[in-house]
Amino acid sequence: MTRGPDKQFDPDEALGKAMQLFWAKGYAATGLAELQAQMGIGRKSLYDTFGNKRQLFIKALQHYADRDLRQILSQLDKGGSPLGNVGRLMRGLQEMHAMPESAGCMIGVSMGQFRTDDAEMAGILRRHVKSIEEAFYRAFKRAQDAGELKTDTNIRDLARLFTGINQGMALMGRVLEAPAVPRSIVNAALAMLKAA
Amino acid sequence: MTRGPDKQFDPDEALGKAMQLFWAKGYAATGLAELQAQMGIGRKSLYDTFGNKRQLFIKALQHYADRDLRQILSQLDKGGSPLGNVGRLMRGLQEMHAMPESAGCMIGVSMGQFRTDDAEMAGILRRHVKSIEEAFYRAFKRAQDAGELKTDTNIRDLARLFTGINQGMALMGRVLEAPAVPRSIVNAALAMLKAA
DNA sequence: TTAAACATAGACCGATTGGTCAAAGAAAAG
DNA sequence: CTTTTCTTTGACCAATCGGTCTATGTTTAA
Repeated sequence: MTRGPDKQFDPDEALGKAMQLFWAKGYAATGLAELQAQMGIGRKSLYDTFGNKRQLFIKALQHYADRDLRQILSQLDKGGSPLGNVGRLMRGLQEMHAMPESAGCMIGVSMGQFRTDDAEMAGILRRHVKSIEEAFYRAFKRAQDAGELKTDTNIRDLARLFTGINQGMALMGRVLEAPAVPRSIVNAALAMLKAA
Repeated sequence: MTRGPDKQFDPDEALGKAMQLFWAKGYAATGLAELQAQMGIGRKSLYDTFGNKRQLFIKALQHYADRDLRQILSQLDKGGSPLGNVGRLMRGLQEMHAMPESAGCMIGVSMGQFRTDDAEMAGILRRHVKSIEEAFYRAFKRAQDAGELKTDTNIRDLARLFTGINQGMALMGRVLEAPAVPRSIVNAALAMLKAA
C-alpha cells in the first residue's frame, strides 16, 4: 500500500481559525472565501478535510466546547470550597465579557442563529448547554453537601439559573462599552448566592 | 401641487412581517426575496418605503421595541406590589420562552449577530438593553421604597442581573424541547429575590 | 383632459454565494 | 525510475445575493 504526502497544514489549528470567525460573525455572515483566507488553506482542502460549510461549523462548535468551554468549566470541579470555585469562575467570566472585543459564548451566539426547526443543530446546542448546567450542578451539589447551601435550596433550578445568567452576560458583552454591566450582574448573582 | 396614489399596503403591517423574519432567522440569513414574499410587496416598494436591507432591519428592531417589548415591560410599571409585578412578568416570560416555536428576544438575537465593531448597531442595541434595565430598575426602586427589598440591596446591580437572566432564558428558549429549563430559571430567580 | 406625482410589477445588474472539478505537484512503495 | 496515492491550486459552476431601473399603471390637482 502506498501513501501520498501529508497535509501541509494543521487541521486543528485551521479549525481554531474557523471557530474564531464563526464565533465573532456568526454562521450565515461568514463566507467560504473569508474562511479559507483566515484558515490559510485552499477550497478543496477545506472540503476534503471538514466536509461542507455546515459540517465545518459543527466541528468548530465542538472545538469550542472541547477547548475553551471545557477549560473554563474545569474551574468548577477543583478542590476547596465549591462556592468559592463558582465565585472565581463568575469573576473570571465577568472580566472576560467586559473586554471590548469580547465575542460572548459561542454556544449562545449559535443559539441566536438556529432554532428548534433545525433539529440537528438544536440538539447539538442543547447538549452543550446541558453540559454547562451539569458543571454548575455538580458544584452546587458539593456545596450543599458541604453545608455552603441550605438543604432546601433547589440546586437543579440554581444550576439552570446560573447557566442562563452566564448566557445573558456573555451575549450583552458583545455590545457593551463599559465593564459596569458584567460587574453588576456578577455582584448581584454572588450576593444572592450567599443567601441561598 | 399634485399627489399620486396611496400605498396599496400598510407599511406598519409589512414592517411587522419583516420583523418576524429577522427575529426568527437573523439578519444575514434573511434574504430580500424572502422578505418581499412575506411582506407581500414588490422590491421597489420595499426600497422606497424602508431604504435598504440594513435600514429595514433597524426599523424592524425599533418596531419590536415599540410594540412587543414595550407591551411586555409595561407590566412592571403597574400599580400594586412592585415585586408582584416582577413575578408576574417573569412567569409570563417563562411561559413565552417555553413555547416550542419561541424565537427568544429580538434584541438578544440581534446582539448575537452584531458586535462592538459595528458602532451604529451596537449603539442601538445598547439603548434597547438599557431600556429593559431601566424598567427593572424602576420596579426595584419602588419595591425598595415600599419595603419589599432590603435597604442595602444594590438595585442597580439587581436590575442588570434580571436583564441578563431574561436575555439568557430567551436565548435558550430558541433551542429547548421542554418547559423545564425556563421554569427552573424563574423559580430560582424569584426565590433569590425573596431573600434580597 | 391633461399633466405632474406617486406606486406598482418585474426585468435586470454585477458581485458574491456555497460547492465542484480537472490538472499539476509531491511523497512513499515497488 | 515508475507508479500509486494523496494534496494543492485555482479555475469554474449555477444560484443567489443586495440593489437599481425602466416601463406601466393609478390617482389627484389643475
